[in-house]
Amino acid sequence: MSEYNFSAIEKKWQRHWLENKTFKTDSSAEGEKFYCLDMFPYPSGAGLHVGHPEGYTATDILCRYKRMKGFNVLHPMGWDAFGLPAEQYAVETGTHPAITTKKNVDRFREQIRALGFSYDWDREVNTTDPKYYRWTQWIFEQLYKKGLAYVAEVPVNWCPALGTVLANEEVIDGRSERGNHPVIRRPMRQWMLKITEYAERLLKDLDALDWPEGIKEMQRNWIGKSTGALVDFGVLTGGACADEKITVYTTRCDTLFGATYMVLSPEHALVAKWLEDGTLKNADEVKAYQKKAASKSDLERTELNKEKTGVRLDGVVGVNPVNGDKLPIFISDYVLASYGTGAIMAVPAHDERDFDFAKVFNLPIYQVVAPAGKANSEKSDGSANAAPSVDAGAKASDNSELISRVPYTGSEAFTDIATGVMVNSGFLNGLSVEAARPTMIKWLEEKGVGKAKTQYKLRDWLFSRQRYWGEPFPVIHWEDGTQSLVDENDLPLTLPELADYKPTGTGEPPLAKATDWVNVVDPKTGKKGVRETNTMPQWAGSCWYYLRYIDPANDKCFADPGLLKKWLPVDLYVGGAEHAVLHLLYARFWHKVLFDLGYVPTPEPFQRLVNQGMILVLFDLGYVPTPEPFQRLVNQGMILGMAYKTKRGVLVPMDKIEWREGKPWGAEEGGEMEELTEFPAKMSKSLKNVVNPDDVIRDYGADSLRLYEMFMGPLQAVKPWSTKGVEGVFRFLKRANRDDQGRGEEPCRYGQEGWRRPRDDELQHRHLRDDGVCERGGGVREAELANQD
RNA sequence: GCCGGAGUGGUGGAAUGGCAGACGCAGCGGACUUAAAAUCCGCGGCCUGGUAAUCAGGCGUACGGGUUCGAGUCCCGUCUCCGGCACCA
Repeated sequence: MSEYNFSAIEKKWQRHWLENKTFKTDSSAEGEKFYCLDMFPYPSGAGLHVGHPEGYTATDILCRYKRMKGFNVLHPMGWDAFGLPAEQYAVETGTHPAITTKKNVDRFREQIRALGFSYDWDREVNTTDPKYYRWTQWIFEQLYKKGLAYVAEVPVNWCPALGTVLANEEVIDGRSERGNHPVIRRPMRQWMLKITEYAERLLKDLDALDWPEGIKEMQRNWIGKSTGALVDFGVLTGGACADEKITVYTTRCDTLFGATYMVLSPEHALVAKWLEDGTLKNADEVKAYQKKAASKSDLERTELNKEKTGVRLDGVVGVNPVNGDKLPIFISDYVLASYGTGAIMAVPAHDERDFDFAKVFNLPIYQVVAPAGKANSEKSDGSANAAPSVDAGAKASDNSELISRVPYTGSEAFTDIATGVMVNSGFLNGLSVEAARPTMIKWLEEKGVGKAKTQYKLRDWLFSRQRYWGEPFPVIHWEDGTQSLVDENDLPLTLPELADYKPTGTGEPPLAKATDWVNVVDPKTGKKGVRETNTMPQWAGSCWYYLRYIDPANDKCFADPGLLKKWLPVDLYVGGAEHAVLHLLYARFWHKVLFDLGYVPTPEPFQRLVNQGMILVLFDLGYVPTPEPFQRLVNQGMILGMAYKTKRGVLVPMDKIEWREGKPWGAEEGGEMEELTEFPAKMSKSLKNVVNPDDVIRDYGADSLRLYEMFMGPLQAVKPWSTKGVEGVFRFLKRANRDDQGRGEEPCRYGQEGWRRPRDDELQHRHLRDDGVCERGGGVREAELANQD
């Protein structure tokens, strides 16, 4: 019988590969090295979904191809197994996260093996294994010793529902990325990593990487470099010159002559000082505003975007260093404490935000930049422009006739820096915006009231979590106020067993309950101390796992330097674009630190990166009562799969649909049959419409699944899942298999008895198949094309 | 608003500047079958004319221009969609 018994074929070979370690990588083997990395999965309780095998299949095909071409291929797999879901599950069910994690890992391993990938299973890593996180802790100690890890009392994103703080990157529109819970700002004691110290290199080194332009651009935006100037403004309190000055950061120092007021962030240190020493006459009003701003979540702050709010500081006045103008000072939450100096000069004529604020508070708006060609005609005094020069500017008081305060009458701020020409700005008049900036900076530096300054949006990385299921910090706080690291030889510092790992709700980590573990006594001096009870975030383990694959069993160091030299950098890294700024930026940061310390031979970890897209799916399971989100999906053009609903918008599961003349018919529960409307749906757990690879493998085999995944379209694109498409591929494999089996006859090779010339239709199929093997598989081919020199 | 990517049949998608629509799905016609399923063969951008079928002509890669012997592909402009960022001074 020539039936395509995929199950027997696949099981046979998978067992063979496993038993013979067919895909074991020998680092000393001949051949040019090729390190091909998949983003390792978080082993969730839901098991693998059809999105996982997509990237894995693409890399797997490439790896097999490379092996056949004689490359020595490193192709490993592992588990990113610390993290919130296992712990949430533990809290809900009382099952220890270690047990849940082991169960999930076992299931994931089994599922991935059933797909027949050519991983070297001897290199499997697990971030929750003490033998692994020993080195995560060790790397943290190197960061600490290099001065890149510190504790700070900082306003953090506190999520009451999760009972932990989150990194800025994990908060989206004021809600937690995981679970979509509200997040508020609250000052807390936290571990921070000085990623800002690497901002410039993280930015610059992007240029040489072979990554999708979009990802690189996202990282550039996240790092957010800007060049501008710090400018010192004088301060008058009660009409007298005060000791203080206000330093502002601006990228538009060319518009300094147009400043009409100043704004401090509500958290600015000077505001607190003035409140304390009684300088402010409207202290109650100011305090009330500070309180309001502090209690606002980020979401509320952004929602209030449209309407600017603020309070004038009564009793203090700023002094513009270029023209001596006295400027009112406000506090407003549109100025962020955490960026620049937390203070700005406001030039409402040439900045949209300042313009909006000035309109609300009825402040003057003066023009200092005009569209090209209009610079002369719009001068209010009609006098010709004197030739501007720095010398003239140096005597600002002498050329005051060139500094006129001309009200700006436009309906919105004029911000065109490409064509703008300076007006009403003394020594800058007639210059382009571009030319005015260095001129102004030079003037500021000569006067000692300012200097050029580069700023980054990137903040230090908030590295601690108030949770149980993560790497403990190898740090002890002693009773005398000192702090020390756990000796490297005593690592790993293992997680204590805990009966109760619920969040405390107060922000104190669950580890504080493990009193035996927390309290330590120095055996030499008898000094008492307590262990750090925060744990590391999930990103820690994934920051360096690609290094451990290279030498996974080493217990002397995280990986042998010689082997690192042989295998780094990763030649191809495939994974979801959702990690564009989180994992990929953090991993690059750690890698650069290790590079600086001489532990890794390359400044960048991942030379080539390909992002797989998302897989959309037919809505074919479950019942969701609200159709609105789906309708929006339609409007957004994500029409790639079909789901079915009645006229009232009630969804009808696929198995309840009757097909009448090619049209879908169904009924609401207890309702009448009617023709249904089809519309698309995105695959998600909450919709209960996730396609399970196990089912696909059971019905069609791993080869069908893999071939279909490659056949759906470009790896990078968002694609629809279609079970019909799998069937098409399955038939194709059946035909191919039957051809090889001699179409219902026993396999028979050329020259053997019984051989006959294949009929034309058989040849056609065979050619078709070979053509398919060579030509198709969009993602692989793209990866491969990118790979051919 | 800013940045990045993409628009090709009913549908998922192919095409170093050189026959647009490979291959799959859905569809239609046929073979096999008592029948159905499965399987196999064939057809298939749109319009017009003709037709059992073959065929002939025209229009076609979001829209408007351009470069070229030749454009889905390159250039300029417009629109739409997707993704990311967004009070960052």
